[in-house]
Amino acid sequence: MEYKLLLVEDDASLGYLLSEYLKMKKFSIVWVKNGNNALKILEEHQFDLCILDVMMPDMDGFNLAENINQKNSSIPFLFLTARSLKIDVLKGFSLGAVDYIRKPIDEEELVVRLNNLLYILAKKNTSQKELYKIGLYTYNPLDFELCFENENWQLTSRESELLVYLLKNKNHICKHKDILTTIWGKNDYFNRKSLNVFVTRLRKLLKNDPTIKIVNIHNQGFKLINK
Amino acid sequence: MEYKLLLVEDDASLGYLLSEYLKMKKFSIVWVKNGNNALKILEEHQFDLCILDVMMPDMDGFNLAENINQKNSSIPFLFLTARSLKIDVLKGFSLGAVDYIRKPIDEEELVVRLNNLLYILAKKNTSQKELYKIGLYTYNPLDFELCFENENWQLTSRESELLVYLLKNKNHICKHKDILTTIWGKNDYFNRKSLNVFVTRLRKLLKNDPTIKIVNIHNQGFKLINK
DNA sequence: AATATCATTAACTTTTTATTAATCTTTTTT
DNA sequence: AAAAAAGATTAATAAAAAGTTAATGATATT
Repeated sequence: MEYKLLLVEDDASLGYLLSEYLKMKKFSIVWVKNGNNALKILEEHQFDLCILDVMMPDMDGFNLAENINQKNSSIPFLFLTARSLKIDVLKGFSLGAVDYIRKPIDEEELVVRLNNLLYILAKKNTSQKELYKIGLYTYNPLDFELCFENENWQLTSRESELLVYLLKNKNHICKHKDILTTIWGKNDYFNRKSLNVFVTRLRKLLKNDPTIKIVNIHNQGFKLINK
Repeated sequence: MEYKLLLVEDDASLGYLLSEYLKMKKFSIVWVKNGNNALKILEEHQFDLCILDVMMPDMDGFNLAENINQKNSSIPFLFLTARSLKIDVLKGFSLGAVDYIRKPIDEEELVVRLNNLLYILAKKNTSQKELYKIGLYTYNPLDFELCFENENWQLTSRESELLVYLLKNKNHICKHKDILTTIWGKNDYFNRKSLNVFVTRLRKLLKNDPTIKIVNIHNQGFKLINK
């Protein structure tokens, strides 16, 4: 998914550099050069985050933030500015900024911080669910729940660990040694026997979809196949 | 509401200063001096955020973060460290940190940043004041009243807390640890026994509708099922 | 002070589950 | 092709976890 950003920056060269760099990093970005244009475009378009410069002629960044708040818009914004005094930082946050980033900042670090903030902000709204799909089955590793059409099995923790390991390496070989050391903690004769028992169980659970197979590669390990 | 923080900082004087200052600022704070103690206390108590130093003997902050992630815990953490190199910042975020704060930092700014992050992270825990519906039952969390057709039971506060917790996570696993740390405040042997007693009671209360089940997931927790 | 309420602790039973064992099948090596 | 090794399957076992009912002790109410 592509995040949509609004960059408000009066400085032409910095604005250009930043917007080009962020485009390169797969953000969708609109760059405007003053507060009024920002307010106008916020009326018309939806953004995930606004990046506000503080020092701008006419309407400065703090002022713009106040205007955004008054419009009762829920768009998150942050300040990206050379104004690095503590009093400015405090003012920025008190206006409801989600971050206050001091210039100059390494572009790579900026991208990481932006992605992090956007991730945090998104998580707040949608309770993320991690689901694996395998053939006609789905597996929910948080609830240990394996589903096939209307049926529903509650797996145990070991079953779950092994299934997740195989799913993560779908269509690739999982060596005995690697499975045993990561899940069982120890690669020995008895744990290997145990692994066999669990493989049998998973095969039984997955047998409703004949396109799914857990195959053994002699002396190497197992492979969960579903192409 | 008071936020609960876990501070992991090996430096005695800095740890003391920070924890005292944050207490003064109305945070509830637990300070531990190494990663192992942090992991131990995270098993038993619930926190809103962890503040991790990076440079610590034995287990460093990055290492600790990896351990937290492996425990599949959803506790947010940030790094507060003198390690200010870009590579460290990127590593910090890649481990899932919600922020990376460089020392030294003005305490006032730190508090503002903490409050901001906690605000962003706070799930809209819209404390439901309406009725919960579960199968043929309704539950009114304000006056602790559980209804089934004409019948009516008055729950106790613990019963209510547990039922509400399960209802909020209907059809999803509620881990022992999470139930105990949020409702009982501590995850230990005796409280776990207590939890069992209350689960039995709720099952008895809900038995009139056979489509409702509180199932145990061995070694994981409980799940209130009603699909 | 006596009573009532309720969470916790205790004592005991039942269930769950990873492992080990036993037995059979397949694959590889000689 | 026979022997050996590896894997598959089903069943048995033992330890840990969960369930249940009752007793206890703390707190609030009358």
